[in-house]
Amino acid sequence: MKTVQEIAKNIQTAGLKVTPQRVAVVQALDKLNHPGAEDIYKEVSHQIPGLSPATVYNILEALVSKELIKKVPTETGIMKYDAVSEHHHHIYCKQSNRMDDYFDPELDNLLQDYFQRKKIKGFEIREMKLHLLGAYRNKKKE
Amino acid sequence: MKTVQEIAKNIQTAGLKVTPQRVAVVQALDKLNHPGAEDIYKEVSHQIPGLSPATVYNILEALVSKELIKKVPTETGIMKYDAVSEHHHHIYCKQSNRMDDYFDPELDNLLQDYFQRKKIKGFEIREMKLHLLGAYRNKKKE
DNA sequence: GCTTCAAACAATAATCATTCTAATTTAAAA
DNA sequence: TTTTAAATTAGAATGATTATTGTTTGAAGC
Repeated sequence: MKTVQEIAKNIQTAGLKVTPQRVAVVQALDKLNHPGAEDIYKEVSHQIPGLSPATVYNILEALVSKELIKKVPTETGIMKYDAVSEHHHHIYCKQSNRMDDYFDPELDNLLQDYFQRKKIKGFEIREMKLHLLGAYRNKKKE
Repeated sequence: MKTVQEIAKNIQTAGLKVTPQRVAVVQALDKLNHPGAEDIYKEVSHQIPGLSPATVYNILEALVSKELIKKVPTETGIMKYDAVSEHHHHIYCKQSNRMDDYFDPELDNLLQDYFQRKKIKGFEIREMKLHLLGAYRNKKKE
């Protein structure tokens, strides 16, 4: 869990002004699991009455463009946001519509090596994202 | 390129009625590269005047539910459709917004083996889709 | 601490892909 | 040919997202 100071620092370092709305949005992102803009709006509205949904979208777009967070397209067409900006993969359960981050350096090496060997003609790979679709065996708590 | 007969057969075998609209939509899917519903509507309207956009959405949904085609969420949030229903991965160029299918049984085996060894606790993998993000080196023609 | 001003925010209208509704038409089984 | 559930159509409705415009504010410089 990031502190307010850390969050403010990150925002500032990215060249953005530190506002209560932005700090609160990052806190919500940190707290919620792959929330949509709507989820974030609901969460942050409590702290910041009078918050505009448009502001949430603006903030998210700003954070994405500065690569502080990631925007993730989903099966439903609604965009979700990911507090983690470092490279990782995703686990996705279609039934529950739940998404989880999946970090795996060993897998990354495997893929790196594989595509070092096996080039794709005319295409330069910049990033490899694996989507693991399936189902949770046991209940998972939020 | 599938024949009308083949397409009709596929539609019928899936338990759907064979209509001119459906055949034309499948033909368009076959011809275009990962089109959106809008693209398909524009293409098919020529052949079938009076076609309704809603019909295109209905047909696509029906084909997806029968697993004759695939629905692919994209970075922009608009859904694209894939004539290929067999398992495969995707190459995606952010600049041109172009998407291509990527078949690689060797990679599939590699991933299968890897996750046979390395289980993810509490999650049962049903499908693994790799997204290769990057850029085309040379112009690619449609 | 005060001024300044570009950046950020709020309110609200607009957009646009997609879904829904209700009436009509049609594929195909009997 | 008749029948009927399924498919199509037109158009309204939805809902996430974006655009617009006026107001407010963070923070840099005095």
